[in-house]
Amino acid sequence: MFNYLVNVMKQDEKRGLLKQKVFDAAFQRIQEDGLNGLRARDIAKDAGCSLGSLYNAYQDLDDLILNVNSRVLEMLQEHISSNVGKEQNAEEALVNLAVNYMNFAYLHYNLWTSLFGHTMQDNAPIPDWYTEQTNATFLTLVAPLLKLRPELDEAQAFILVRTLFSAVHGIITINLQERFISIPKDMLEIQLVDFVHTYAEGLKNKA
Amino acid sequence: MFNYLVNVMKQDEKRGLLKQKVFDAAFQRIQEDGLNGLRARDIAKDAGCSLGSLYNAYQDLDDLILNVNSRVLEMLQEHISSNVGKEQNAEEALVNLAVNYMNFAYLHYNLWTSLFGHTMQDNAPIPDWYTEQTNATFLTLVAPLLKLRPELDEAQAFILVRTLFSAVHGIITINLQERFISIPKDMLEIQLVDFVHTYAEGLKNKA
DNA sequence: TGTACATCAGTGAACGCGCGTTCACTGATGTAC
DNA sequence: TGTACATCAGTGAACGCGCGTTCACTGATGTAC
Repeated sequence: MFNYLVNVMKQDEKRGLLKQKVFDAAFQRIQEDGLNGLRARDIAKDAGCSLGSLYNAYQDLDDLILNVNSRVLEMLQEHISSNVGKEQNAEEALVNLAVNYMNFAYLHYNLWTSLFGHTMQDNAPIPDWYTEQTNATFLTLVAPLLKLRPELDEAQAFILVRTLFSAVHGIITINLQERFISIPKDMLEIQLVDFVHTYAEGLKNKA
Repeated sequence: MFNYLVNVMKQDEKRGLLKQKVFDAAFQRIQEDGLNGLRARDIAKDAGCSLGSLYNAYQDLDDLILNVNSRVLEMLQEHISSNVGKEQNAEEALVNLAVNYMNFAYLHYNLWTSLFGHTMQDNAPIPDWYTEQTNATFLTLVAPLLKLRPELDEAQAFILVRTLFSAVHGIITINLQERFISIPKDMLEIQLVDFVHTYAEGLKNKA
């Protein structure tokens, strides 16, 4: 009985180890080649296991990708809130968040686009745990805006933040996509800082 | 000799007719199923010709898609400038452009995303004529901004418009993608109008 | 300790499907005389 | 007008490739006695 338990532990550990190796391989592939460059066979090769084992560790590629994206969301959340303190001036906080967001996009371009470029196959629904995590990440941004416009309730602030960060996201995406004319990073940063300041000023004047 | 010429005309006409039918079929498919739902076999079927004929009319699918997108760009340009007169107040003009843009996105969602979702296969370069057309379309937007900030030169205005419309685009895209929480169209319009006003006010104060 | 047996992670060849593109062939149309 | 011939748009079966997922099998590991 005791032996039995030890054995179970070992099996679980092994399973966990495999999951980890597969995860790491997928993460790195996405980081280097982008979501579109992700192939089950490559992951298996990098993880040093067989193609079949991949499906022991994860249900399918969607499952694996969601797990990677979940990690990326964590990284993003950590990255954007660094050097944004609670004691900070609200407008400066919003500017910093935007600039941090931009830096993350430049630093981890493929990981970042993976967040926005992944769609479930066969129109399968996105699992709740993932949606909840994205919403939670997003809520990080609401606090500074509430400070800027204290008279708003949380729902109103939520919508306003949504607008502001959709805008910031758009500015960065369009530039990085290089579909239209793109400008260098330092110029984009100036534009972005300017943009958030301008908008925040406008918000304050309306308050 | 005369007969020969007549004959050539007829052949050209036929060729033109085929091109037109293929184009229409592709356009409609993209409109209904989106770019991702586009299949060479479906286009041929809808156009009432064989699969091979499709490749008589267009070099490949990329060529065909670019032609459809080119038409969509024309539609977009026409749509966003409707009810935007030269005599108009500059701020109102920017607001109208943004709202028109939003309406186009809602009205022709699949066509609209086709503009942003298409990538050439094998990393082939986008042909110059297409890039030039997108730039030309974009230049439509610069005039109102120059009116708002007459002291800017065209290059500066260009960059500012780029920022503003990337922002507008982002706000609309994120909402339509339904990846995060989305709001209904009328609410989005309010947000958008508010957004452009707020930003334009900020710009004027800086001038 | 030893033996027969059970379990189950691990394997990779094969399945199944999708789909853009090609190419050898056909037949309608026009040409030459 | 008639006949032999040339042209070329049109055809669709077949090619070729990619790739996610499965599944019958293997072999290592653990269990029972």
